[in-house]
Amino acid sequence: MKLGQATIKDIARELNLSASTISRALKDYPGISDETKRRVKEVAKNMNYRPNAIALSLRKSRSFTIGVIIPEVVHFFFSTVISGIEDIAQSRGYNVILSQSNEKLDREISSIETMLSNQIDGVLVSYSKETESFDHFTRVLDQGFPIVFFDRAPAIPNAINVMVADYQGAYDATIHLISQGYKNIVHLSGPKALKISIDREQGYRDALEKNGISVNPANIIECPLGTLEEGQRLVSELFNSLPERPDAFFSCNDIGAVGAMKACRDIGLKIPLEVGIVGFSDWQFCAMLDPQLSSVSQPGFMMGARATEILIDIIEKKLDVETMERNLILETKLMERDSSRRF
Amino acid sequence: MKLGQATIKDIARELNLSASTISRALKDYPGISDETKRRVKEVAKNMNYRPNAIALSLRKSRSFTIGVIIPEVVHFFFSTVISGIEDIAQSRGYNVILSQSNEKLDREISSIETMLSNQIDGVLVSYSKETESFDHFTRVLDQGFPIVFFDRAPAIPNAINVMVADYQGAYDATIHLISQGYKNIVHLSGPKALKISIDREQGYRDALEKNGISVNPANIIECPLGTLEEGQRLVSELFNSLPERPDAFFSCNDIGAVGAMKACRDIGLKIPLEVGIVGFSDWQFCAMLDPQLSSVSQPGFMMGARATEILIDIIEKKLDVETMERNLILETKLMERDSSRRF
DNA sequence: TTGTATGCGTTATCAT
DNA sequence: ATGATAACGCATACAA
Repeated sequence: MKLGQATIKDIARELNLSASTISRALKDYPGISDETKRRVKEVAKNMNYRPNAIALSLRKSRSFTIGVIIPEVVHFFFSTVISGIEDIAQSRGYNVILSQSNEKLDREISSIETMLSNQIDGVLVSYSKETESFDHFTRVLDQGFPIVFFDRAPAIPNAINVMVADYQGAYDATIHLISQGYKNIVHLSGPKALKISIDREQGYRDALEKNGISVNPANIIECPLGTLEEGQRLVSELFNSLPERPDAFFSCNDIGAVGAMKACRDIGLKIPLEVGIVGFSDWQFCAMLDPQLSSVSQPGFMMGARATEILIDIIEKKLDVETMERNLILETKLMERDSSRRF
Repeated sequence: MKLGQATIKDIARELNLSASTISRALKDYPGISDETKRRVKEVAKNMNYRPNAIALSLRKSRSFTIGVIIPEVVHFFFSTVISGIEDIAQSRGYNVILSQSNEKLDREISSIETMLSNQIDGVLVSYSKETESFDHFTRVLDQGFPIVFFDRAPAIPNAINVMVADYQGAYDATIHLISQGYKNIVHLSGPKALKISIDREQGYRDALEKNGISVNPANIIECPLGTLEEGQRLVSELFNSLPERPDAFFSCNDIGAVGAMKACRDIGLKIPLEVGIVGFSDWQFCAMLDPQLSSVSQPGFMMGARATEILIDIIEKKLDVETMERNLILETKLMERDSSRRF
């Protein structure tokens, strides 16, 4: 019993053949006698031979591994995306190497460095909230290294992005609130550093204006943290400060919506009768709340899957980076539930 | 501008030195003149040199990569574990390669095969619900390959497991319900194939018996799916069929607890006044529900972190597999919230 | 202080 | 039909 894995050489020694013959026999190359193939495969099996992917990578300068850099794993939406990534990668014979930035720029940078060191074939990135300069990405992009961004699209010309229709989703949500007769709709917005926050806010604005409602700046509340407590606190403060009491909230995320829900309940407002609430992302728990929370559903799995398909197609040159469509926008779907349905 | 990455040879050529000198200079070996070191590092930087981790792996037969095989990524508890894994791995200089089995045995088997091919240094496993034979694990364990199991501990002698105190958590939850004066406590149990289900059920049983309450087999309802709908349906049926109406539910997972909550509400029962409910896992949404759901909190991040530390310690021979403690059990914590607090 | 040779596991190329 | 050799990028034992 030798320690470590059996190699081609071990098989060669066992059968008094050369390593090249073993290699060829194992891959059913023509010009190897059937008898030899049979014997080689038999011995390989007995020795529990397993090809060394590292050696292969070195030789081919290809690792069949893609990297994923993501802000957080413990996040319903992102974990869904990862699932989609992993699914496609696995079915196309690629490994997935995962790194979370925890929303930190320096971890993002060191992650991409390690991954490049590890000769990954391409990388999927959703950058951190701290990231404002994209040099660490352009540098590697300029070397012709494949990167596909998802969810958060950077300000890089020619970057390849897979996003959800944040604008449209926010627009739909706001229109829905208007159509339910809510008059004074507040938007809980996200960190301004993220394009998704800006797009969602714009969808909200346009929906109001399209309906002849002028946008009141005091009705847009930025929630940089995105926590429940923050949402609850900000909405409570709003109730005390705003002259005209809001009768609806469109939050850029579900957690904030729950915060708003609690704040409303704290002062005895009935949902959806007196206040309407809509979130964004359609996290699992939306349907568990009472009343069930309306939310804009984002196709996370699909996003991961499509981004991965695109990345691998680029790696395998089935897609031409020069001529391809560089922005893929996936549709959202408004899940109308009890928290915003009066009729 | 050459395509591909600069290598040690490129630097050597540039400086008219040998590759070995470059290698040594970059690693600050003694016996290289400071001047040479300086020049080498300068050129390395200019050429954007990045060591090829694949070549290193091949040479050292070590990849500094650990594999993670997990049933599902889109799962609050598991995603928390992954986060802990990733955190420690990153801080100790290891990559994480991720594969989800989707609770399928064949994917689990093929995942471990690919990972071994990729020369990972060790693997963290939470096996699938389908897995009943553990041959695919014992085979590699017997070769001396490091595996640490987490959450779901297999029936393998000498396996190294990191688990939560399922028995104790369930026991605590049940005692809590009893102490709140609930008399007829039903247990929604999990798939019998998982040890965690059995342990939780046993905790429930023992808590009752310790308090002189005999266990009514009709009060233990198996929920193999673990979905909200399943929980809701089974509890509704229970209300119609059981002679004596249950006044409390201890569910082996939070989703089932929400199902029970809905079923109670459907027939107008007040929580916690008329019915008490406790879940297991303390998912994020527990605190968002109304009433807030009591639940047994599992230290997911800690589990991932500890399992990874143990694995890496084994890999780096800081722990001796022969003599080490093979079972690490992490404590749970009962989060008492409104759904079960009458006093 | 630096260079040469060798090998990690595999395969493509060029023999035989 | 099979074998010998070189190469992928790097580190190290041994030479000089």
